[in-house]
Amino acid sequence: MRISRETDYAIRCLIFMARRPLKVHTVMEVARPRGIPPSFLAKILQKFVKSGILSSARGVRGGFRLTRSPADITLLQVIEAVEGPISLNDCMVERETCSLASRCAAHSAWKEIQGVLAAKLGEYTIRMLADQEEYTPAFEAGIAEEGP
Amino acid sequence: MRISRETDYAIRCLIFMARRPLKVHTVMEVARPRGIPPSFLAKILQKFVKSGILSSARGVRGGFRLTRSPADITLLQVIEAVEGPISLNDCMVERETCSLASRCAAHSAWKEIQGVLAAKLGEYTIRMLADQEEYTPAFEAGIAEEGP
DNA sequence: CTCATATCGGACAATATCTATCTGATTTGA
DNA sequence: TCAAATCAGATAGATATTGTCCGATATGAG
Ligand code: FES
Ligand code: FES
Repeated sequence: MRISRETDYAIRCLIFMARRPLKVHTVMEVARPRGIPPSFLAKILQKFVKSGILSSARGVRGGFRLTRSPADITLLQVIEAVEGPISLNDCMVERETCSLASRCAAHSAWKEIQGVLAAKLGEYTIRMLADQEEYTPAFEAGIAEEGP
Repeated sequence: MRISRETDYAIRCLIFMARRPLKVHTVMEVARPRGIPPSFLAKILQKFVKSGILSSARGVRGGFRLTRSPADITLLQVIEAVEGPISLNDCMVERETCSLASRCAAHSAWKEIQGVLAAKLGEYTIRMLADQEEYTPAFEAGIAEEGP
């Protein structure tokens, strides 16, 4: 009942990138200031590429860039990009894993609760979170670089 | 972002016991019809005793019994009895685990979402779930025993 | 009193998942 | 041609989950 470290990294990363939405970021540029293991972050960014949240370019001036406005990226989308479709119980995705499958009294309850959770996660955008960051000089150091 | 097998077992178990709220159930009497590994269930039941949802008695006519009405046991209470206080992110319990601790933009969002989730879990009672079970003969076989 | 029946408490083993790293391949632009 | 970067996959290490076992303890029946 807890998000993974990976998801936490993923959100931190997007909040960071959202402050320069047009810049092409390399893995290192994001990993260092946010304290994320670079090679782990690389994996996360590739999931974002596959789910369409980021685009990537290889080679010398390559890196990753947001494909849409931070205001259009919700926490739900981020979590599902990283963890796959959210499901509170195994049986939500394949019902057979519950041995009581045919008449489980809890199933519909879980479905409703999951719906409420997903709806709530869909209300929060990366933009909202990025706007909340304090802009202190020390913090700015991490993002004070040239870019488009 | 998913409940554990243990929690799933825990809920199944309470739904089963709720159908004979006054009966003293042994581990085996609950484990078999619900398909829960007996020695694993024993651990779960002990957590319930510690959290006050069940009382226990040792010895010959011993077993476990609900300490209050199924209508007064919520999913939230069950989950917290088994998994401990719910927290969607590590930092919700000890903030220091997030390296950005002092100014994490996501923190307040998680707090709100967690609040919504907890509130929703608090709406569902074991009674509500138990009432939903279908009463078919085959199913009844599992609970057709004498008792108080 | 004795004994079968249960819970209690802890240690323990087997998996599975999560976290992280490394490597070689590929693409790109200077 | 070469350095900079992503891409894809294998793999290792740490941690959490799932499940088992056993000795201790308490209890009521006979
Ligand atoms: S089958 Fe979904 S909760 Fe049991
Ligand atoms: S400190 Fe809580 S989400 Fe980062």
